[in-house]
Amino acid sequence: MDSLKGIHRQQAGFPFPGFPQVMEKFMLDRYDAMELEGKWQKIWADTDAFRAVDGDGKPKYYLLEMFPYPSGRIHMGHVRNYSIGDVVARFKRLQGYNVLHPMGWDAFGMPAENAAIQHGIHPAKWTYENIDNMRSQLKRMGLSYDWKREFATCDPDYYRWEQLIFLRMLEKGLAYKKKSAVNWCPDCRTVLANEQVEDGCCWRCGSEVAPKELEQWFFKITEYAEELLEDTFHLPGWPEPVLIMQRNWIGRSVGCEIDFPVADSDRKIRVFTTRQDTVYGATFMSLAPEHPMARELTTEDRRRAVESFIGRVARQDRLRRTSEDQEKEGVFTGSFCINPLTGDRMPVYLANFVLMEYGTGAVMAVPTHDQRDFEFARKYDLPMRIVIQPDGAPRTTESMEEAWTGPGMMVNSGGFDGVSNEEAKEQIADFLQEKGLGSKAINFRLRDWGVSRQRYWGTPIPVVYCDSCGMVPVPEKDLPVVLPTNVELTGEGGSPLARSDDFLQTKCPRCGAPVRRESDTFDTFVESSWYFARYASPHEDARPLDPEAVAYWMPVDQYIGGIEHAVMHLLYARFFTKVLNDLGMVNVREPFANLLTQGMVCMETRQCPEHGWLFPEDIENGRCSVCGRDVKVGRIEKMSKSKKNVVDPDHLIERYGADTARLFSLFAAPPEKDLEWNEQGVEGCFRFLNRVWRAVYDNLDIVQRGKSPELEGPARDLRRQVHRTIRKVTGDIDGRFHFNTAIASIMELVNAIYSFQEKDRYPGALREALEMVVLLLAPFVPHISEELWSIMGRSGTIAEAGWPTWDEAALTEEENLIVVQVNGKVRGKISVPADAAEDLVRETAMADPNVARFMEGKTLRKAILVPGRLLNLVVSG
RNA sequence: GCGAGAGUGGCGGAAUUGGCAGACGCACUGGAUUUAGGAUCCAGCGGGCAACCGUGGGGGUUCGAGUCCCCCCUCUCGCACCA
Repeated sequence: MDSLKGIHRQQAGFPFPGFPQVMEKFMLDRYDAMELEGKWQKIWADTDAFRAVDGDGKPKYYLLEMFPYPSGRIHMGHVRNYSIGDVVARFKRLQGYNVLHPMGWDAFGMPAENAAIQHGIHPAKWTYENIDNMRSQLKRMGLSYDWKREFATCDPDYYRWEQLIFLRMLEKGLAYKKKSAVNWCPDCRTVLANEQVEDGCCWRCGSEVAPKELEQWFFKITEYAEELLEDTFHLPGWPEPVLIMQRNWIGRSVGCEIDFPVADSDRKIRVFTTRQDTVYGATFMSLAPEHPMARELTTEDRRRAVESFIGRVARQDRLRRTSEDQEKEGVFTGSFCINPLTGDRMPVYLANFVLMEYGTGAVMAVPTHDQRDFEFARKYDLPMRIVIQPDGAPRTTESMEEAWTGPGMMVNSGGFDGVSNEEAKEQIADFLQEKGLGSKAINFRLRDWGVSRQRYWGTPIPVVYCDSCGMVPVPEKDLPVVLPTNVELTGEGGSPLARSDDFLQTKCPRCGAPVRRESDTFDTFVESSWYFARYASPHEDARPLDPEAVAYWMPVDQYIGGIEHAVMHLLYARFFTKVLNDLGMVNVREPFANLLTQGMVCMETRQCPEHGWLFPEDIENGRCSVCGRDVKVGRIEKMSKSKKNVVDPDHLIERYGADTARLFSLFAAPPEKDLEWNEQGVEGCFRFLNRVWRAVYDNLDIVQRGKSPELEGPARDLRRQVHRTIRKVTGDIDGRFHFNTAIASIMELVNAIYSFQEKDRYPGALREALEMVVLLLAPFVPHISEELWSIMGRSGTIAEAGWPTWDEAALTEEENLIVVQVNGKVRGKISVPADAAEDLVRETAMADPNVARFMEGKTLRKAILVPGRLLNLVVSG
């Protein structure tokens, strides 16, 4: 039987699907990934194997991967993301958790609209077809989702509840309208997203983009700024870099607001500063060109210069104005204000680098201690006054070549001279407050979240505008405000909804008069800010969320996705969770207990001198398949269609099967690092699965003979490695996510099985080893594992077997291998009984001939023993 | 410029607490089997003839450093006039 199997294998085991198989009748034991993967996927679907049931007595575990945008096809980034998630989901399930592992679609957004404009397909049709296609791709990967909870954010059943949440936010004052600038293409007469602006010009028609002020909707995320910041210090399960990025984004700074009286007037200019220690050095004032007092303070003789400056800055788009080393420019208004501490007159300038959105839009300029102010003062020949002197070389305004922004002693600062500037910060803040000249203040870099989009394919904002009642929210009973389907999409002439009379015209819910609907839709980040909670009760049809289900499942225990969402998505989701908590809809204030940010999938780029970037399949033996020229290999970069360094998951799965695709994306790198795709590495993983397959098949009859593992001699050694591997794999998966080392240790165990010499004598040990290999592999490569498990004659599924535990007793060793060092260099290795006393270890070590050679003629000074591992003999002389 | 992360064989990577550097895989080399090998199995595989030398470079702490401390270099990512 055994030898016959061997023959079959040689003739039929040629492991390249697609190559002709000569001897079909002997194919029984071949690893046919396609066939067995289809078989098990059907079994899982038929038995509803991954259904999550609320509150079934087991501890809950909510595992979520960031849901995809339905672009049409999955890419390797998805394969990686969902393979990682599926390992954890399956592992936790085997460990006995009640696992929620859902999937859905982030289905609103511009690509659907672009497809409509370019190909005349309706965004809904395009989106739902893409979803169908991607769903079947994901199913072919064997991912353990509860598909019964699937939804798309463009389903009216989803966005109606988003509209309701919006109404509640409106009531609480968390949603409001204000004027704000958008990118406007005057030729297309439409609003452009930041990514549609290329070099300050419209991506479609190339005309210059100008900012345009529109009334827009905002969410008051700034009201939660303090808590969003504070809670970053209470998220131990998040990667530190992500938390730091969020903190920087929120950008809390502590300082003062100070009023500067305008000379010969009763007006005041309020500034925000974090450097109140430098007030005595403030010699002029800089206002943002948009500052409300800018024109008011302009004297008649300065009017023309000021107007032309304001006009020039206004024409610069935001991207350009807030980028690079933009030349610092300004204009004098003709007015002066008074430094409240020195009483000096300070000229008031407008400056292009002062932003209206930050602080008060006015900056007290201290050229000696702020580099921007320094450059500005030099350019316009403005006065300077040093108020902080560092130790050592005292500076003068004449000799300064740049501002001194470091610490030092206060000078020229009245009563504060002689103290350190750090102390002066406190003292001057208190002083200003006492005198009523200013107050301590905290400022955030974070701005309110602008959610208006002048687009069609998004959630309609449920309000109407009535001539007599003003802005009126759509009543709850009239939700959802459904996107109309009969809308013309041309890409020109503003928002498509704004041109759809059918949609726009309705009656005022308050007075019945004809009114216009809001034509803006939400930023698609709004949908992804609460979808994770919706999965707890995806079919709830009376309210956004079923509080009981949410209380059971939330928070997400483990969230997994790309690092590119470190700030925006994750911050908005945290904000929404706090809002929903305040609205009584969810029970937590933070949505994600643990976060794993996975790296990108990268691949070598290749170029043909004639045909440019080449797909991997356009290359034959290092030459371009079209023209035969040598292919130039470029750097390794993130997979992207534009560089053609992509691998199609479908082809990969067709050729090797889902298990191999999953295994490679888990084995090639730890999840948080970038993964370099490499075809030969994939082959290696495929080879390994074949090796596992044969290890089971070639030993089937022995396995069936084995009962419980034998405990002596080689059996004991094999068993020790089996249980070590169980411990290693468990520890590597659980919390550590080091799937690559977990898989490596299983490979080692398989190698040990191959070199195990006494299979016939110890069938029980062999059987245990093979069974454990299969069980430990189950979260990574579920199809082949289920198949082998059933072949080995075990009753029940792997799910019923559960995750294995290791036997401490099996791990113990009678003998320890001790590394012997002399003066820190390895000179020998000895084997001693596990319970050997230090004296015995030392004697044994010094008896080792090589160790003795290095100790000859020397005096032993010290011996350091690390029990069970190492002995270092320190000698001298 | 600021903030974060990373530099280990030909390559991807391992070393969880300061204790045998290079696990595992790829590539490569040799052998076995074979009509054949792009399959499979076995063996080898950091450098050096050696003593020894080796974790980006230079110092330091320690019995012992890839790991801790200081300085420097390179790369990647994020933010970028934030007062």
